[in-house]
Amino acid sequence: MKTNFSLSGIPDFSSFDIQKRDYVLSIIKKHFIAFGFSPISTALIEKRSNLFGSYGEDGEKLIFQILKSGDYLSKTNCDLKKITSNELSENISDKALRYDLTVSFARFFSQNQSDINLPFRRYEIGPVFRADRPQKGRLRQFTQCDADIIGSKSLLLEVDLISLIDSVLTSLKLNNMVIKISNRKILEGIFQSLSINLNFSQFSTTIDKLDKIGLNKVCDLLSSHGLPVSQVKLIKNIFSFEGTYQDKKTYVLSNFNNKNLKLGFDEISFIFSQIDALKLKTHINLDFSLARGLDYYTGSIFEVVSSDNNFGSICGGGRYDQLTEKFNINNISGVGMSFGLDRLCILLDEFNLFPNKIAFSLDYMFINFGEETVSLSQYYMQKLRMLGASVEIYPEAVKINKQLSYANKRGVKFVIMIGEEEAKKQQLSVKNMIDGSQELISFETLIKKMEFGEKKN
RNA sequence: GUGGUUAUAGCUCAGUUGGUUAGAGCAUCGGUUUGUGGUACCGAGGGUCGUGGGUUCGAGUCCCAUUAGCCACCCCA
Repeated sequence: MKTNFSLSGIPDFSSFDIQKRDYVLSIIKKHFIAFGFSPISTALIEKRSNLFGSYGEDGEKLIFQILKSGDYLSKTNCDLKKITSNELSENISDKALRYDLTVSFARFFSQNQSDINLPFRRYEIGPVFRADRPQKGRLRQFTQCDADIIGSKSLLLEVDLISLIDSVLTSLKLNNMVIKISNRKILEGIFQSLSINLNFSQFSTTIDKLDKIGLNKVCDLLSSHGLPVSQVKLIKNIFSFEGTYQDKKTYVLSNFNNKNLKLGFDEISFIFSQIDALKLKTHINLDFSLARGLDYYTGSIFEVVSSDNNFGSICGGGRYDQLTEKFNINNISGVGMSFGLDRLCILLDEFNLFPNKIAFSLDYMFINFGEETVSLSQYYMQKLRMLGASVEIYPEAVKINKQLSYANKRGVKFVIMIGEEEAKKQQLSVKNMIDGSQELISFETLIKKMEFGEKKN
């Protein structure tokens, strides 16, 4: 009996869920529009080759691939026993479910370049897919809300995005959030000055573990990969450095002489000086340990986490300089961010931040008294619907207490009864389901009351 | 992909060292009430205990396998 017919991590949504999601979406969209972003919509399925090579090794493992139709295996020459799964999938798959909205946007841009006026601000909200193992706050299908600006290197855009994040979070009443900011160039600069047997991507994921396993263990990991003792000490000092931003900056720069590093700090300095003037409500934190796994980021990176919840970030983003090169367009820089709708909803639920009025309800329900009077009810129902009310009639002439009990659970505001007596008198019995009061009135009186009620709201 | 953990009614869970016919609450349906919901009371239906095998006179309980869920890691929204 205990068969699970659904796929875990691929969610269904009840009407209650949908209303909560719509609430969050309406706020996000409102701010996206206020910041000048226009909506686009891109395909859920991409060419496999568009996706591979953009996310890094770990990312690629999480791409859902779609088999070619037909018996493609027989058309390849591969020996199944000698080939890796990866090599096989290249041969029998040519499509994949999109992994994020950013790569699709880059493709969209390359195909519609002539119609696009740079710098271009677009937003897109839609599902993306990752072949991950699901757990709390982690789904295989989830909804991202992206806002990206493409075609300008100005750091004012970073500032704008941070300000956008702040206004969405503030609107949702999410306090206790931290926007973490860093710059790939800083971590890259530090990396370039070290002598260690790791590539940059491995180095940054090691550093990224800092808040989970602690500084000492990170340093142990680094020295196990050949980092000399003197440099381990330096790393330790940088990441445990307490002090103002200026102090941090001069400390790091005095220890490393590196072009990239300076550039990264210049960018961060500019962004922070501009943000100061905006007086944002959300806490903003410069965090060198923020690495982010996606390979395509080249400059600023940011991430939003809840300070008292640890199921991962609810928003992430950064600047990418080479993303459109895959689609034959060079020298286009973009910067963007993405909210995770599903995770936002979990947070709002946990902090009880959804407005109370979210509840599925109905304005009027007609009691069904059988063939004699049901057509009269139908007639009035139609009229009420034309006036904009949500109305239904109970489809079967069952006992009245069953019908009322249904109306009660359904959240009906008023129940209307037209039986023999009402039909004779040409009036309706209207029962208020909240206070239980009931009155016998004409349809005209009902409409007047209805208009009055709407004005009051 | 790696590790841990759980699986009993539609849902949430009891079920003793292995021992009669596997229980409760909620939900559903019926009744008290065939023109009056929420509350109350009474009653009913619903389970081959995830699946397959084993140990035993006897398995929901012990062992093995398998599947699925959950959690953590990796990584991410």
